[in-house]
Amino acid sequence: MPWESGWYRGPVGSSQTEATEHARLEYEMTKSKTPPSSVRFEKVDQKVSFPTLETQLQKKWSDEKTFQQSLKIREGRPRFVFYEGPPTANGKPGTHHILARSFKDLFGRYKTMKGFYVERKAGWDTHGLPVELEVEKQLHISGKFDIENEIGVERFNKLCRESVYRYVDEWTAFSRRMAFWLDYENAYWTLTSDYIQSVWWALSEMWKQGLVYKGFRVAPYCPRCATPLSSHELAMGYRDNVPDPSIYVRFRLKKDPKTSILAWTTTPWTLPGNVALAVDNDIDYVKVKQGGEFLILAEARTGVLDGPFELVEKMKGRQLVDLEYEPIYTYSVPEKGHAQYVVPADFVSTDEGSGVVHTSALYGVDDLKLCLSFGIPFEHTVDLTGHFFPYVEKFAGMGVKDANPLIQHDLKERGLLYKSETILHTYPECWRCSTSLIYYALDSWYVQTTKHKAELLFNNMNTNWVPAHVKTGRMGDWLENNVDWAISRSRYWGTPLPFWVCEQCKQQKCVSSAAELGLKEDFDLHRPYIDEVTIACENCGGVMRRVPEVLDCWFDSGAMPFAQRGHPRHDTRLFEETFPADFISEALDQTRGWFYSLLAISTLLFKQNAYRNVICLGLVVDPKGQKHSKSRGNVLDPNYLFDTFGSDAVRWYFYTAAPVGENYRTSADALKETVQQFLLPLWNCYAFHVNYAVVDGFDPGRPPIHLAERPVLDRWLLSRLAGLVKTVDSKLADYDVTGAARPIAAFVDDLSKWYIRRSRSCSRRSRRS
RNA sequence: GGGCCGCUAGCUCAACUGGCAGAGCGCCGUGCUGAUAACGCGGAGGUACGUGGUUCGAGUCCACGGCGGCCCA
Repeated sequence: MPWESGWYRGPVGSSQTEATEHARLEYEMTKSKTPPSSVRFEKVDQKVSFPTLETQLQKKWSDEKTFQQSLKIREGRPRFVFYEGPPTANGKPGTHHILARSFKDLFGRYKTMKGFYVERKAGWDTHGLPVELEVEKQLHISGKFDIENEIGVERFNKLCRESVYRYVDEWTAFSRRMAFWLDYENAYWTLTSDYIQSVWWALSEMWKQGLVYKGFRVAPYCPRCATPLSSHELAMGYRDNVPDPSIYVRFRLKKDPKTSILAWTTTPWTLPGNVALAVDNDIDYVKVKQGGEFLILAEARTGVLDGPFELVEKMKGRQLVDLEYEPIYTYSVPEKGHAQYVVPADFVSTDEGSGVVHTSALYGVDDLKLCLSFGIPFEHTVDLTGHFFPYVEKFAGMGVKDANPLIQHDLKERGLLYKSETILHTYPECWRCSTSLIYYALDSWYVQTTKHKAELLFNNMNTNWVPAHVKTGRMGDWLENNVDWAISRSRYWGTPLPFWVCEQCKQQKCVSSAAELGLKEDFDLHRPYIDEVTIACENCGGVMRRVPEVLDCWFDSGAMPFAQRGHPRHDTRLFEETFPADFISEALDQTRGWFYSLLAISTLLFKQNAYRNVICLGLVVDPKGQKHSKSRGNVLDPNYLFDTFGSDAVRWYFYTAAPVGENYRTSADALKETVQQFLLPLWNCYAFHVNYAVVDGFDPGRPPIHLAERPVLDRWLLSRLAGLVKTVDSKLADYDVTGAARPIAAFVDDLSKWYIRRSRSCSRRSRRS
């Protein structure tokens, strides 16, 4: 039978086919079903503590290996493939982590009940900056210098590894307490050699396709720590009212030295790196006469001019494009290539400055993008410690901030400085050392995802998003604006980039396994050990050394469909059986994270998305709609909720409280209501039932009483139940959790307030008679 | 600055394709106590964020604006 041998690959969104498949399965299951052994009911106390009940039940699950058994008896059945998005093994789990894990668990159990074999492999994201920062904090150190010189990379990475193991233990306990059935014994860890080599393989496949290249990436950079900052770190250190120079500089036209374009900057130190001036095509510009000179600037910005002026000419920005000007410095342009002329850009505004933006390719995100798009050549004028290179003769060796006044002085002497002021603005500083950050282009390795943008969009369109608007909205929009993936990080604790470069001939090579390097299987592939491994250049026989960077850990987690199997070195069959996933679920902040990295890697390597159905959840927020944060003091401790209300209450709350995709305004009161309105009535229905089941010696294995012989109240309830089962099943098949859960709550209400209430008197009567 | 989502009773949320604005909690009154952290009955509580438009008819569709959240720049 086809559904026994293969693994199920239904067309996406075709619930009809899936339903047929379900029907077949149910039939199969029924055939093998043995009559239930006689169940003995035991009286339960109406006074119940759900937390206590849960921990007892969880012990039973653990003793009887219930989860493992549920898998074992379905071995060989069609798979329903679930991928666990690995939580970063760093920091304690919070209430918001219960949300996605509740949804993941729900579908694992549902599909298992439908007869599928639902393997649920746990996973841990173990690399990355958060882990490093945690260790830095532990050691009371900060930044590259400390790591490399005080602690040493070897010891530092060892501590990162230990930190990760500690947190994983905590996460496992948490997940078990919330009753998330997951295979913790066979979890995948992104730090193992098998995993790393799978990731290397993925990179080498992209390398073969010519998609990996080295370029520049402009990032906020601390010249003292010699390290770029992530956006997360950036947010930690903005300071208000930072004074900075605000200067207007004359750029004299080549064809007419009496006429200057007036450009504005707040970073004079970037002027030696000037390669272009940017204007907006559609903004109005004017040429004005002032004294003996002519100046060009935006019409809306003539207010910045000192003293009276005479309007000479009006023009659009596009008329200025291509005008060449006399370089104010000549250090930044290589001999070949065309630079130092006016280009159009879409980021120019007339809110401040002169409406003309001085552009230095390597010290601004927009600048670099602009120069690359026009093919303008450039060269660094500032080194990694924030000092000018020797060939920037006038300012050689000077720190950039110290050079600011000297550059202004130099321009003034040469008659190029039109005006100089000081402004106060909000400016980022290093959260470690309070040094003012600079924007600086660093070497960075990229994967050219833009080459496959159309396929990314196509594969996304063929994915079932819940809620549906995410597909074309948040995710589709993000993909439309796709830029190449900057995959390298100048850090320590991560998958080392498997790129080796020849010292002599600069030949590059991407390695795809440890064996290729002549390393044994037990070799630790992390830094610093891997940094020592050199290979002979096939081109010139020289020595090839690894590039120093590690990999963006989003790449790690995005590689999990095959890396969790050690593909292609191990278990290629298992990988093929479990790709792509039928279902994944995370919160909506993963659009740029895991949802994207899975899609991008799978599209590049396998021409399809790694998941067919995805539930994209909202965030857990406080009753005011504010995100939980330590500083606000509105964090809900998950253990408090578990101990007070139980994990069922929390999970049920998430299934019913808000439509999928919306935020959850969560509070202890809301959970109390869940217990009172749903769990307690349900429990008491059960207690009521057991009460009489014991007295009557009720045996569910006994043939049921025929429907026609039942009282009308029974028939009503059974009808309600049949309708409920149908609704819940079809809603869950559509991944509509709220639509499935709310009718259950309504049913329990009917069961308790109508059926049992009306039946009480009957039960009592029948006992008496 | 851009994208997406949301805004309905004090709170949390409903209302199939446009067709008489609802539930639970809370509040007030009242009844019951072999119904549980109860339950029954009655009640108060609404400028549907604002403005304009489409329509016989708009909470629902369109435009502009406001507020909140997330993401990007």
